[in-house]
Amino acid sequence: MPGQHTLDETESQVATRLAGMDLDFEAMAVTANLFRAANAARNHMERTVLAKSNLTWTAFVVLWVAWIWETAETREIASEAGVSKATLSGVLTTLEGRGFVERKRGEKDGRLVTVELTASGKRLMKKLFPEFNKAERHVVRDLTSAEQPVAADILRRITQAAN
Amino acid sequence: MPGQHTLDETESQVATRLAGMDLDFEAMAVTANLFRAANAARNHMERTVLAKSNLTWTAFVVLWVAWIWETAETREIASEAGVSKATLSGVLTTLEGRGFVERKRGEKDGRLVTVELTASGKRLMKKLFPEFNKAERHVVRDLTSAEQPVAADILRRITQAAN
DNA sequence: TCAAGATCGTTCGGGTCCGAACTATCTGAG
DNA sequence: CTCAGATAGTTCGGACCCGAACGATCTTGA
Repeated sequence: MPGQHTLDETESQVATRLAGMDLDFEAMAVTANLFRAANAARNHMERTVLAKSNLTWTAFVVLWVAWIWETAETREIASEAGVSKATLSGVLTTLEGRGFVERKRGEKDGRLVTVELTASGKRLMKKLFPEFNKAERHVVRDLTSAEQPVAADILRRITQAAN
Repeated sequence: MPGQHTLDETESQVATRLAGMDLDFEAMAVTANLFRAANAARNHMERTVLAKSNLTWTAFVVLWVAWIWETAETREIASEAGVSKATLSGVLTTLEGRGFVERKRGEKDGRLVTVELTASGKRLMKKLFPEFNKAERHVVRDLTSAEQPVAADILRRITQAAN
């Protein structure tokens, strides 16, 4: 495979190229691998689980949040899904068009919009989520059962530090 | 802050809502926090470092790869940056328009295109990368120096398992 | 030698993605 | 009671994002 670098080659090239600069290479390695891992995992999920239902990653996450919370307000979903409210607005329009969710204007507070899965949306998640979880299990399969809680904890602390 | 859930509330709601289903909750916690952490870190970098140079995340990563490898082929950059070649093509057009990179058609192999930073692109990276690294240090500041290599290693193994 | 196949980067269509500006609604200090 | 400010969701413009289709180029096996 010409033109492909292994992870080791890349990290060694980084070390050489940036030698002498006053940098925190440990921190660099953590974040670089954080983005690589998230990206690889996301691509894996999209290909193996989401593609067959013609769902994008974000659309699935939005469905997931609404599913977990039974009914959720727009700003909650945006925050949990990690997208802006502008993005969510478009995604919800797509999902509403496909009949997976319903928007309802808040009765008490006329500014709010709550989102609820339709019967079709619930059926989809009930079928899809176990498959998604299998893929989750797949990407962490090389971590021992002792390492997994450690990993989750470390990632939680990174999340907090970045906010 | 009405309508905001803490991380704990979310994880507990997940446990309640999905109780009884045959799922791997440990794996779920790892991947959920993986995406949360990557997202939070990325948003933090974009706001604190990239926004002032009017650079998107992907544009910065592309510049970074080309910078590290001095000169790189398109497919390498796409692979390292974690985007499709279709996406990269557009990003390169943007970066070329702003004068940060140059495309050169391969001389030996006429199908290839190599990418090189212009003087302006190199200046930008030389200024920006140390600031970026400070932000990297910031997001891992709650990890001990013993934990950081552990985190990098765990993330590397997740990356490998997802490929 | 020379076509069949592989490989490369671009283009295209449709779906995110975001900040800023906007409309609608609610709140509260006076 | 009122209207200035806060807050919610949508719209808009421009950039990213991908799979599929495409044209150009290289490779290779009969």
